Amino acid sequence: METNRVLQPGFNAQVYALVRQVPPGQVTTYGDVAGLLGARRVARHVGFALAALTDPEVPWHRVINAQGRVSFKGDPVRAGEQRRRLEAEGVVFDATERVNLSKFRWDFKNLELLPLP
DNA sequence: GGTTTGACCATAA
DNA sequence: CTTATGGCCAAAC
Repeated sequence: METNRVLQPGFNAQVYALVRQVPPGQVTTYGDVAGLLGARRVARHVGFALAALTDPEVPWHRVINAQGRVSFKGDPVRAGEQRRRLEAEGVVFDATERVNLSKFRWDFKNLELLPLP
């Protein structure tokens, strides 16, 4: 038996592809992206993939955690930038710095028409 | 090759 | 509300 690897090669490319499809003014969560890739457990690795991201085409700032909050741990500078960019796109932050996911969460089912690599 | 770490999540108290 | 705990998987040390 080969090792049961949940993450397949190209996982991070899939993450980028999905995140790239999130339109301005909408957000998604790590867990949702992970779930769409077949395994909700790998939510951490979605963040991991984005941490290694250098492609400016990928709107990494539209990915937040399941609590509707910006999730950066060691880099509050980028967290502030993330919030600034989201607000510039029309995403509204609560007084507690939370986003109403019920309202701004992007439904990936809308993009059946878009091809994945 | 075991231990630590990580842009997470859900649940419990 | 916050904090703690367990789970999960892979990469880095």
